[in-house]
Amino acid sequence: MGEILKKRLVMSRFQGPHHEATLNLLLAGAHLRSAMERTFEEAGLTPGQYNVLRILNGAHPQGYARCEIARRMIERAPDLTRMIDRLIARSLVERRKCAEDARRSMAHITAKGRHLLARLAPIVEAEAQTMRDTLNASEARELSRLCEKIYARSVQAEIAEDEA
Amino acid sequence: MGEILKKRLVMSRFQGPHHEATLNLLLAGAHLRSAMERTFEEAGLTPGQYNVLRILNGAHPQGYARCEIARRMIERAPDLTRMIDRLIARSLVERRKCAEDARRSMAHITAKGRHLLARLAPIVEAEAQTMRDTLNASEARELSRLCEKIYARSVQAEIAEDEA
DNA sequence: GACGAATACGTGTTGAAACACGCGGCGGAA
DNA sequence: TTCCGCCGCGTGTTTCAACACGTATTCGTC
Repeated sequence: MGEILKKRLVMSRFQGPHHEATLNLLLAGAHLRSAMERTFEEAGLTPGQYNVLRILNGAHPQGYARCEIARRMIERAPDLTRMIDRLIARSLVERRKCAEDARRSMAHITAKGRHLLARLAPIVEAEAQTMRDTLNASEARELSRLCEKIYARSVQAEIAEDEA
Repeated sequence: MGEILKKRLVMSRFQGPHHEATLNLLLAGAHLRSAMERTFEEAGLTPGQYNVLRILNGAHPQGYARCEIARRMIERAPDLTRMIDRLIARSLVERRKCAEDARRSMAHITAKGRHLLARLAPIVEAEAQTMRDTLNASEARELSRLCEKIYARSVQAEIAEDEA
C-alpha cells in the first residue's frame, strides 16, 4: 500500500493515511487536469474554456449570464470575463444583452462552437473509456462519495447562503 | 447519491458513475488546492513554493539539485527555476554550485526558510485535522487506493523509464 | 419616488505559468 | 584526445490568472 506514491514523490515515510490520501488526491487531480490539457490543447482550449463551452452548449439556445456560468464552473474563475472574451475572439461564443436585467451579459455558444465540441467528443469519450477501464462502477461510486465528503462542508455553506 | 455534486454544478443528469467520479475528483482536488492557497497566502507562498520548501527541508542540510526537486514535486513545474528564484529573492533558499557536476545548481533551504516552515506548521496541522475529521482511517486508505489507480499507469511508465 | 446597499460586469495592472530556445558541461565512441 | 549527442539549467517571450477597483443597474427600505 502506498508504494506507487512513495516512488512518485521519492518519499520514505508518511504521516498517516490521511496525509497520504491528501497527497494522492492532489496528485490524481493534477493528473486528470493535465490529461484534459493535453486533450484540448490540439483545439487550443484550456480545460476552463472547454468547461464554459460545455456549459453554454447545455444551455443552448437560451444562453447563460456570466454569473450563471461561474456558478457552474468546476474551478473558481475570477477572470471569467476575459475567458469568454477569448472564446468570442475565436467566434466560438457570442455575447448579447439581457432584456430582463441590463446588468447581465448573456453568453451564447455559436454554431462554430458546437461544431468544435462535436469534433472533440470522440476524444473526450476515449478519455472517459480510460476511466472506465481503470475503475469499476462500485469503485467509481465510492470515489465520488469520498470526494464529495471532502468538499461537502464548504459547498453546503455556499448552498446555505444560496437558499437563504 | 450525487446530490451535492448536482447542486454544486447545477446539473440534473449524469453520464454514469465514472463521469460523476471524474468531476468529483476534479472538484475535490481543486478544493484542496484552493484550501492550500488560502493557508499559505498569509505567508506569501504558493502551494508549489511551499512544496519546494518542504522538499528542501527534507534534504537539509545537503540540498537538492533542480532536477531532483522537480522529480519530487506534486505538480509538474516547468518553470521551477524562477520559482526557486522567487524563494531566493526572499532569502528562504540559497543556490550553490555543485562540486561533482558543474551543470547542476544545488538549492538549500536557509534558516529563515526553516523558520517560516515552523511558523506554518500549526496551520498545516489544522488543515490535516480537518481531513481527519472528514474521513476515517479506512476511508482515507480507500481514497488513496482509488487515486493511485488513476495515475498509476502514467507513473509506472515514468518509473519504467527511470529504471531502464 | 429617493436613497443607500448589493449585484453583475468589465478593466488596468501585476505576477506567475507554459513553451521554445540557447548556453555550458558531461559522457560515450572512435 | 576529439567529436558528437545528451543533460541540466537558465532566459526571453507570450499567454493567462488573480486581485483590486470603477461603473452601471437593480433591489430594499423609508
